Amino acid sequence: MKLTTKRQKQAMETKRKLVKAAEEVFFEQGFQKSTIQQIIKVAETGYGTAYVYFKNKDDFLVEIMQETMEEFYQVAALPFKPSTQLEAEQLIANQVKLFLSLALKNKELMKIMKEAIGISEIVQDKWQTIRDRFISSITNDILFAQSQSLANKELVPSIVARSWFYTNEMFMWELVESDNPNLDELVLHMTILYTRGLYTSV
Amino acid sequence: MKLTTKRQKQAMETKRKLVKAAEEVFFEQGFQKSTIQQIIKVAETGYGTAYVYFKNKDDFLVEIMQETMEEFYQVAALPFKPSTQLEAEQLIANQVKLFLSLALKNKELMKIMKEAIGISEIVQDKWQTIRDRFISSITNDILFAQSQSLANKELVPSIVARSWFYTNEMFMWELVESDNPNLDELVLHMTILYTRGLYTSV
DNA sequence: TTATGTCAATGACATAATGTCAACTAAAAC
DNA sequence: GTTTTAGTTGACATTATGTCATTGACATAA
Repeated sequence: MKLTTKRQKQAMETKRKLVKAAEEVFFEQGFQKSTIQQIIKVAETGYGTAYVYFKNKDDFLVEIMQETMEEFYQVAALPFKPSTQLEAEQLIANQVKLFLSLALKNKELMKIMKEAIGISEIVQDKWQTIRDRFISSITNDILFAQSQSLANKELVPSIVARSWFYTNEMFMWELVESDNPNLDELVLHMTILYTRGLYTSV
Repeated sequence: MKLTTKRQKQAMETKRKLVKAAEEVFFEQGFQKSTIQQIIKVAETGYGTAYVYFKNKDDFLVEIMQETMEEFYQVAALPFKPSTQLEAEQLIANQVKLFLSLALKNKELMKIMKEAIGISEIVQDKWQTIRDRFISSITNDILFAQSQSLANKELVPSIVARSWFYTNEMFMWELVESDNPNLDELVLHMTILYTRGLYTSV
């Protein structure tokens, strides 16, 4: 039961053309400067057509973000069951690297997202959802580490989780703007700081 | 030699009225939704007058930001010469608290700034300047702590400094949106995490 | 095969905001 | 008292958005 009549096929094709065009225009000009006019010109459709498939400019970006968001969710959901401090550090380093690598893989999109987060309510909400997923997952990891007496039990997990994610997020934004990032050095520093702190004796 | 003729006085007064009006409108509606039309209506001036004193909407905000930025610079420039680890932690906790308190004191403005950073190039640059000042100051603090063998010498100061400031910044943005922030709990957690890490034995 | 209904596609239009500028007015200079 | 200057002004050109009545190609049923 494929519900793809010729009509629906054409409609899907039109939408696809619009998404691709939006991507092109956004990546070329940035989110703010892009206009619906430019998008429909590249997509070779009429002006009103854009509004048939998308509520507004934000809506285009949300569509474009969708699949990359899924990938982020997967990284957030990574298992974390270390039995030693060393193992914990390795798992953490691994997850950071995956997170940052994923962002770097989608460099162009991340740049646009960063810009759009400040402009569009919807995009901001979408990013907040990603944040929440990571923070909730990290909170659980900390609770586990505390239960195993690996982590300092006096610290409130949700605060620590936010702190840790915020560091990740900010370095991530820094990376996507950077030209030749030294990923490994960064991952190492973040992990050491997070687990052992700056003032711990060497 | 006061160069305040009646004319110049009136001009200054007009500009002052516009700034105050912009503040009112921004705080009421947010940056994005505010228009020049609304500002000049509150200020009771003509439309063109706004453009005599300000290049555009961003320019209004930059003017409003100015004095608060000075306050941030002062916090960034705070001296840091601890001789023990305990003293270092106290100085750090103190500076964090000052930073966060300053932001909370200017809650409304910070909210507007957060919004505008994503929208306006100029405002973004202004905030980056504040960032750079803090990061450079923190870098020096870390270098000092390392020279005194208080801090782990294997870590690259500029990376640590960025990590530390980013944590501060993100919690700050969180705080200005929060209703009843538990500042002391936050400061304590941040300081412990920064200096001793999560996995350090209790 | 033809007639009828439906829906994707369209662009003109109403609306709203921006930044510019020639004209105006009141103060300063002469 | 007249001229010059500087601050003020709103109309205008421009640019973008989102809506909607209209169109015509395709689906459906007789």
